[in-house]
Amino acid sequence: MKKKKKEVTIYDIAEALNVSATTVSRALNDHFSIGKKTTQAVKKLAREMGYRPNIIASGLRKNETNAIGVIVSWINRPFISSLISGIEAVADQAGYNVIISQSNDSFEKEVTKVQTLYASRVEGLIVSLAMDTKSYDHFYPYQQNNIPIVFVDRVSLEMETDKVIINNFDAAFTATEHLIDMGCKRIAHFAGAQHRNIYKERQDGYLHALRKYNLPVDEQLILHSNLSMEEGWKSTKHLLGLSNPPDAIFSANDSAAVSAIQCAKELGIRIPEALAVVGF
Amino acid sequence: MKKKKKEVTIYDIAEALNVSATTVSRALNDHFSIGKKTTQAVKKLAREMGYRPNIIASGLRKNETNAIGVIVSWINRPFISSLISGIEAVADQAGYNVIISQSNDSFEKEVTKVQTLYASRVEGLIVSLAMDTKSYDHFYPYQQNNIPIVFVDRVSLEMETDKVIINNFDAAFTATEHLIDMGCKRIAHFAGAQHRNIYKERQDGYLHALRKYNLPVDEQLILHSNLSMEEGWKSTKHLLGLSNPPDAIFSANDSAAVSAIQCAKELGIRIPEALAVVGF
DNA sequence: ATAATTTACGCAATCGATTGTGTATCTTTT
DNA sequence: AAAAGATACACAATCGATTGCGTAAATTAT
Repeated sequence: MKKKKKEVTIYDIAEALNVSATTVSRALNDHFSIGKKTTQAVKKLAREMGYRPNIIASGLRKNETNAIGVIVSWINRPFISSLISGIEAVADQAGYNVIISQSNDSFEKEVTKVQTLYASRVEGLIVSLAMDTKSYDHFYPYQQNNIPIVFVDRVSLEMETDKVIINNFDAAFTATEHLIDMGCKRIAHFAGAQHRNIYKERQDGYLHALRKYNLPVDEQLILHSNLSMEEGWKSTKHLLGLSNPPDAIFSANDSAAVSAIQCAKELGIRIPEALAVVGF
Repeated sequence: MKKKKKEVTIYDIAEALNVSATTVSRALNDHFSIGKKTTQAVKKLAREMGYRPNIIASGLRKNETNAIGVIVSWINRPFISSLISGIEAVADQAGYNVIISQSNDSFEKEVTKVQTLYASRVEGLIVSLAMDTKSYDHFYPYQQNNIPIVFVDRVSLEMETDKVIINNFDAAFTATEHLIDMGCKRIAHFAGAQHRNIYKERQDGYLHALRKYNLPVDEQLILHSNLSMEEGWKSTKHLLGLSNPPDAIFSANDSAAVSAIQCAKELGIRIPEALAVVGF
């Protein structure tokens, strides 16, 4: 019966080599005060004995975890997974582990995850906020402890932290402008929650394009929702049922745009001839 | 100037309450031997002082990390990201953190990542092997230490571990059968590395379907590659240039299938009339 | 050859929480 | 009321590595 074979520690190595644990520790870390041959011997034996440093003990002493936390709404979204992919690559190079967690776009879950990662003592946090997050108290402990937070994409404009964002305004403006160039006159907009910066900026870009080209802004054509597939479908159906339906839709995200296309096709509307659709 | 404000420890709480650290520790963990009121007092003060348990210290003593590692080729792939999403959800519920890392489909990177996670003392490992992994020595330390490994999707048939796989054979058979039902007679196959179980099984399913319906197996139509977009494109071009081109392609993955469609379209081939394409 | 350095290591405390063992105070039993 | 059992808590060792400080031995300088 194999019991838990004790793991090799620096003490085991020290004993076998008749030196102190201090020496072993220093040798393994290439400390200058340890002789060349001693260092060699220690490393060699360590390898032979299958030693693996206990980073828990080390972490306790040095007070570090080498871990950073990432909180996103959903991992399985093209944009997000690419983001995480990039984060992992960079973090790995810097010697950090990446702990991921998802908020499922729920504020409550976000709070819990933020706390969990705090308890896990991550040394940094990367966050894309949940759709309905409006309060930021859960980040307070991080600030108190000087743990850096970086917001990505869906950021908090109120908090003073680093942020990674794209120019939503310009991009939305360009997209809308494109539709106008194509000859569209009545362009609808699937808008998201306006307290979330990216959706506000996208709507602003949309509005700015309409104004620049002297197109009337029809409130009827601006539909606010959570931009889910379902909502996109319903919104599309609603728009196409109007007496004066739009000839284009600029959606603040892709999901809603996709379902708009599906819905339109089902209704026999030709795309993009009768209805042009652009998703952010 | 704000220096690193020392964090609150159980000793601080103990001192403030005139009890021992033992009592504080036990109170926080609802140990039965601690009086009701003492427990209450400890918890209350802990909250007020902004105490957060040092899981590093705890982990050292209890020899646990509450972390599991996940190694995949690329995170930003639909299937993989959904997989990770699921893993995170389950792990979180069980109180585990998920550390992700990607091998970029490189054997060398996989080895490094496996070692890194081992050093990080993950308590379990979930792996989807790199495309060219044929040796499994890097997993040896895990086995020595009884650290469970679970292979997903791209598994090692040689190792005795838990595995999560789908029935590639049946699925491939069904897909091919479908093409046959549609009237296709010359069905090509974009095959992957045959030492990777999933690709072997998919090819076997394909072959089995051909045989069942008495279609000839034309080696010319079975193209082995890494199934990248580029390879898919090249393979398609090659096939369509044959004197006797196929009327369908069953690709062992989606990427190659997508590029096949793009390539065909560019060449003016109608899909699916002239060329039906199915991607796994 | 003796003093002044340098080299190579060891001692012991420390990081914060956990836990086996011991003990004073209380309660219950007879 | 004395013996026996609970109750509530403290002591001190432990987990494994790190590090400031101290020192014997080896080397160089005078």
